[in-house]
Amino acid sequence: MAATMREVAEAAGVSIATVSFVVNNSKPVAPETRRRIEEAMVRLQFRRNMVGRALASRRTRVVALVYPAIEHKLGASGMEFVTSAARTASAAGYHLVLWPISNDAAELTQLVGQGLVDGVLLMEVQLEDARVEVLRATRTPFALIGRSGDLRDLVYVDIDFDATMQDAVDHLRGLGHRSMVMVTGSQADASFRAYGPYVRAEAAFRRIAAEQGFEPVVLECEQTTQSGRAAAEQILASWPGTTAVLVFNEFAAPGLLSGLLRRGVCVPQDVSVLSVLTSTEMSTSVDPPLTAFSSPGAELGRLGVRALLRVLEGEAAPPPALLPGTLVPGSSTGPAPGGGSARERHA
Amino acid sequence: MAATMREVAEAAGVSIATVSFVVNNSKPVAPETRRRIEEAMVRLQFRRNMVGRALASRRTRVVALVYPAIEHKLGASGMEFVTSAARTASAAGYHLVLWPISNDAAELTQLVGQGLVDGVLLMEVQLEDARVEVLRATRTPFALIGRSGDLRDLVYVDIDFDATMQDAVDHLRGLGHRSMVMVTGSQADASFRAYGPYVRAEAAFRRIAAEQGFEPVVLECEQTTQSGRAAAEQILASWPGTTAVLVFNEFAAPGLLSGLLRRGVCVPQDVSVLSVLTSTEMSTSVDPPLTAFSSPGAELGRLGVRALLRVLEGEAAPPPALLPGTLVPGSSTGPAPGGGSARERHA
DNA sequence: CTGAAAGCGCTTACAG
DNA sequence: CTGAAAGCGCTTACAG
Repeated sequence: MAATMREVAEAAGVSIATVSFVVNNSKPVAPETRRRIEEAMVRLQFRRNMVGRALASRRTRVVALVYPAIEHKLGASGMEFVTSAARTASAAGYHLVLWPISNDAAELTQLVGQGLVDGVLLMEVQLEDARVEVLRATRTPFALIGRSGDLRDLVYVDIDFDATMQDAVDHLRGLGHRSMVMVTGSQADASFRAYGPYVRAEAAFRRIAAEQGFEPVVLECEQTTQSGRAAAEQILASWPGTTAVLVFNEFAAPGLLSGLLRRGVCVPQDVSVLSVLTSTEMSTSVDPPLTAFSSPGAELGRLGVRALLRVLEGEAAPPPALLPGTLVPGSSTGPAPGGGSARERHA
Repeated sequence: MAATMREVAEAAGVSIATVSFVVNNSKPVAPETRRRIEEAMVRLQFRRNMVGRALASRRTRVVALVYPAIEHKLGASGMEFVTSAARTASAAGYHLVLWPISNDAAELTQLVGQGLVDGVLLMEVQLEDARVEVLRATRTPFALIGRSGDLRDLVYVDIDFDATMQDAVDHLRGLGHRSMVMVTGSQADASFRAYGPYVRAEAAFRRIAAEQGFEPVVLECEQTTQSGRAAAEQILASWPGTTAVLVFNEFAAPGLLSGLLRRGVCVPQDVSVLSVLTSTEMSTSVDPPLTAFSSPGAELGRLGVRALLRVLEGEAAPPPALLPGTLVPGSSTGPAPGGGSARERHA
């Protein structure tokens, strides 16, 4: 169906090298010659074959998105992330393949060995990650979404947990809440042990609490509605004076909210709930809609691919990008009860 | 790094053809020769290069998943679907690339012209779909997730809307509800006009209503919480006797529920809400958790890829598969008010 | 500015 | 059972 370069060359009465030069615009070609070639390309419906090009140039222009197959919930914004990554690749003339694989090194080794991809975008990085070692050992160019423990020579983009947590705490402090409880994800699960986001968000919270002089209470909880509800119970039982809860656990947040409401606690009149790094779908599906800092999913996908492509093109590795979440107003946060707001801020 | 076939051949003292025969197990090879070759492959860490293979065999073993970039919400189960598709492809030795593209023909034409993929899995098919025409014209093997209007010679898998709606209605009838209101997605949006799922689900509902002798009330509503809430208002205002609502609109369902609750309507005591083709994340995030028929996302991805691969392998096109949703019990449905349940069923 | 030629890493008739 | 050779569709020094 589609014509080859050879056919175009014959039709235009030139060598295939010259056709290649105009297709890639890689060498000067006489105007008249170029015209003949372009005419032939259009007439014969020439489309450059990526496989031939890949073999000859040793660059496939395909990159892989590697993530854990047992998707512990990429969150509701998973598709948004992935789509944004694919479109960014596409705009640069690349393709994105999906490699949802186990966390161990064997499968990744096998896949990169096939020579299909020029580079890898690695997600859900653990602090010690066998996959990073595979990529290093095989000299596969790669970039990370997230960060491992050892950042030497790593190209990555990640969420700015410090900034996001700071913004979140500030939001609640601004409403007059003097202290707050943080609900985070469970690290009991082996695959979440030392899961970067939880570790970093909690560390940020503790640091900020120390700076602002309140006692940091941190509650771990699984990523389910049920666990969120249990967390609500525990907060009411163990820290009855709580006026604000900061949740970094998208799938527990709805349960936390309904757990409070079921106990007759009014949100936000009695207790404010602020959800951090949550999809808009989740925030708006509950009642009252959650005030939240939305996850910069699409932006991470875009920047992650961009960073990887820059490595592939041999340009200077881009500096690590850290993106904060963006406040999406809802109805689950409000002034601290007791009119403490104004007093607190001027104290 | 990775050895080539030529290097293996030299190390084993054979021709590269023979190496190819053992790698592909495509021709008989003497045991002793095979042993030498296998030893050399292991020693030199041979990994067959997919690009060379693709060029020579004219099969890339890459397939594309094509879906609308303006993702009108593949739903919360989007990642699950996509991951399942990628893993199914992987298990068969294929790779899955993501092509989130506009709905028009130009971009798809350009992409298939690159010769990167052996076939295409097409999603969100419209009743008249320019993309199907592109695939036909370019003789690109393809399979559909969903169905276009004209099914001649089409390989597809889809949700079984008839069976799912029947199950849903039966569930509510079994609880004593004599009639019900259906809330569906908005078809006002141009890109959703004649959107297969809405058309088919509504048709099934009307047919069943006629069979069972109740008046089918159908309400269109946008895919947002807000619209769901408005739908609740409208139901209470226009059809105050309603005891059961059947929602086929994942992102409106939470709003419908909270809209009822806000009006003091108890769910399920006063009104039952049954959500059809919804992700579990959504169903469980609201309070009360929704009784729902879950979307067979992962299964669709698996069967869709399988169907496409069968076409690629030149096997008989598999018969169209239609999958129903599965009932996931929640707390949003219950007996019809007025103790009608038992009476109704024996009447 | 253009072309002849080698080569990217494989597969596959064809011959023996 | 094995090998020599052509070829898949391109790119890229090299020469002129």
